[in-house]
Amino acid sequence: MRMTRQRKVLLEIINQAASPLSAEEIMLQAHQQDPSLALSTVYRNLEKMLELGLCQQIRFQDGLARFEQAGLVHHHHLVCTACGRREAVPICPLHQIQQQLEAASGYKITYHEINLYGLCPDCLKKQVSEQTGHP
Amino acid sequence: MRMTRQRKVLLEIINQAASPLSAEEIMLQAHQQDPSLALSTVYRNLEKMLELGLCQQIRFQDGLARFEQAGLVHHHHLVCTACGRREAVPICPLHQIQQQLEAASGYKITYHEINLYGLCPDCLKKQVSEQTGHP
DNA sequence: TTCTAAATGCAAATCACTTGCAACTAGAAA
DNA sequence: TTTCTAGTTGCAAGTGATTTGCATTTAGAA
Repeated sequence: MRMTRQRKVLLEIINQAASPLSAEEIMLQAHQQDPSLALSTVYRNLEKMLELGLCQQIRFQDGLARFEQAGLVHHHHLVCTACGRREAVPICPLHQIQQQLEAASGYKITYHEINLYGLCPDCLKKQVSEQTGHP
Repeated sequence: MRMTRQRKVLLEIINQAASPLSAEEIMLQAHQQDPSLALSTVYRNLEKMLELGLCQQIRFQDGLARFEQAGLVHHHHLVCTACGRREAVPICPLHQIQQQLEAASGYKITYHEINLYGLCPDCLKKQVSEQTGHP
């Protein structure tokens, strides 16, 4: 893979990100360093990085493709349904039962994803104060 | 909800389906009974049915919205990455640790999804026979 | 430095999904 | 039963995300 100016920017953004980013979010961040970087370049590079195992794709309920750095510790995602905040959950309850699932289904399972949805601590607080009237 | 001819057809398809169907798959099946049923009608009704809790939406890696009957036992999905076959998995390892996750994250978790990907028994067999040359 | 395959930016295309609108219809009211 | 009307439909056009074609640029091997 030729290390172009654009690729350096994109790789850095993905590797620094605290949570999965959409192609557009990545482009917006990239524009701070290189305003001419095209959205199609973002998509083409994300595709290549997926092939090379440099990043991973995730989809939450909204159906948007989001991308995060590969090579992180195995984890899953927690999404706040009120503010959209997304964070990693390092706990995985599947490893222990994967063999059991394979035996029961006859599948050879190669990977899995778990997405959890709910209210983050902040939105939870807001919701409570709205109900009681005590901020 | 007015029980139109189209709605009867759509509800029947979703309630009979063995696995989650995309809007287009639903329309194709519906056309066997009513070839004039429009795709926009499918989408509009799926949306209404989601609101009323008559069906559920799921997204796998391809990002397509798929729909299945609501009111089924809590379950997750297993997708064959070779042939696309999708099936329900009635096992859920999350219930036991949901409280633990809530305590660790501070979130109030309302919903979750687990998707497992791998090779189904048939595709597993095919893959083996391709490698050995013995069908 | 030269050369070329790979990569880029731009514009147009595609795909899943949504929306505007005029015509139709379920089902409540007369 | 007929009338009426808000809810629903089909069609066509519109979105928004993602992909593709193409002429131009460029990384990095020779």
